[in-house]
Amino acid sequence: MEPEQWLVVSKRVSDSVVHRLSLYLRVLESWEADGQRVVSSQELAGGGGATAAQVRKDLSVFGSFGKRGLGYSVPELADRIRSILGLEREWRVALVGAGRIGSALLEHGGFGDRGFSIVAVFDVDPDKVGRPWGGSLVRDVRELEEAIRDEGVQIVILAVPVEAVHSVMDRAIRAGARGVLNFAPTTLNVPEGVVVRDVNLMMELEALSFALSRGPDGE
Amino acid sequence: MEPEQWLVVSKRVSDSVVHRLSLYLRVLESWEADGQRVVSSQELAGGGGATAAQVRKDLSVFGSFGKRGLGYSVPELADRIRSILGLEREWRVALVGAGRIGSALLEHGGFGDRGFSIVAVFDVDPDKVGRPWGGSLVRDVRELEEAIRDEGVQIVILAVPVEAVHSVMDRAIRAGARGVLNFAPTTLNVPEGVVVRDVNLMMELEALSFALSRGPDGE
DNA sequence: GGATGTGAATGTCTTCACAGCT
DNA sequence: AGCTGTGAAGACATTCACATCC
Repeated sequence: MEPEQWLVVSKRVSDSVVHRLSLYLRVLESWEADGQRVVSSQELAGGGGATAAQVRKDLSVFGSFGKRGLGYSVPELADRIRSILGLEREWRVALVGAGRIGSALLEHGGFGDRGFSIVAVFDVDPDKVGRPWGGSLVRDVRELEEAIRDEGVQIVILAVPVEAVHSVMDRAIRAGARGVLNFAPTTLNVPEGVVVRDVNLMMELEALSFALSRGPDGE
Repeated sequence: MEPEQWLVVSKRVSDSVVHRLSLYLRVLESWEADGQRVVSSQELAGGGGATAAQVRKDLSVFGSFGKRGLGYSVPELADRIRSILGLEREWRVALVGAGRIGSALLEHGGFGDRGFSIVAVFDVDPDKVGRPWGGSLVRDVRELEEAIRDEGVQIVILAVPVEAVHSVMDRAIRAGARGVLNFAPTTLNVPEGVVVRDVNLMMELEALSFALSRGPDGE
């Protein structure tokens, strides 16, 4: 037999798979809290909107975590998914724009639990600068680069007006940020190696509008 | 030639297509404001993150709106897309949970412009009930069914704690709502004919975490 | 027996490439 | 010539079904 070689081609993982992993994790954590020890792909699928086969295929991308005939260990699988999603490390996050979106994030809560630490908050408004905000103080956005570097920020949340968002993002990236959560209703162009996720509430409402327009009595 | 019959099978339209239509509309509106009269699929594609062929395929699902050799009329195409998305009518929206998420929505603004009127706001907190909120008064959530019926609400925005969300939604649906924008981190089960969109910020951050973990220096 | 893990089949979405108008 | 509209090809994602192991 010949010696083999592996070139780990780390196959591309689709957004859908990642999205569902998050869902599975949420289900697992609620079952974990209920003291459930074991779960089947069938049961996992019920929680989110997936099928049993899909659960198994999704997980098989990353390895085989179950026992045939038995199912998956709840705590073990939860750990595995957390590890896959990169939730075992701390992510250092900066929020730019200390308006209501930022407050809503805080209210939503559960950030620290998942390893996302908001280590800096910025605003342009002199009235807001210097005020306390979730354990730290609001900084002037002019200090953005410096603070991102000093605090080792990897992810920036952009909750600024659409006119400002691109320049703020560019500055954040130059200072070292590699992940962007964008709330402004515009498409951002980013260099290689930077990841953007958009949250656009108007587009969600438009999707509802579309679906309702063609519904039973719509058309 | 024989007489023909059509059975309009209104083919299923994928979420991706609807999502991109929203993007195209956004691009078109900015070009419209700039006084641009005509646009090519190539140019439209540039604005969002699509290809020219994709733009054409997306539009072809609904008809053919361009002129060969020329391109698309900016105002006409914008109108067509607005019509496809159902944005020419008024949508009556209720917000349940007068917390910071709701305020963030207001701040985000531009609701009325797109035909979404927030006609009722609810909360459980007696301190909030009765207070002014964006032009109306916060109502007690116990009045939910009555108000949804009276106001002809079609869409509810659920910004309530995860424990409460399912029962609130069920009540809203029984009272006649058919679209749901859910901010609670849980998967909702809805009857036939009701449409749900989930907004889950933690899952967006998890997607960033995943992508960054396998990036250039990650793995 | 029971549930996983996975090739194969099916279904859906995207890209290609070119005929057909302007 | 230029750009749309669209079948056909290709890439990708989901579902099926069954061998495999506990």
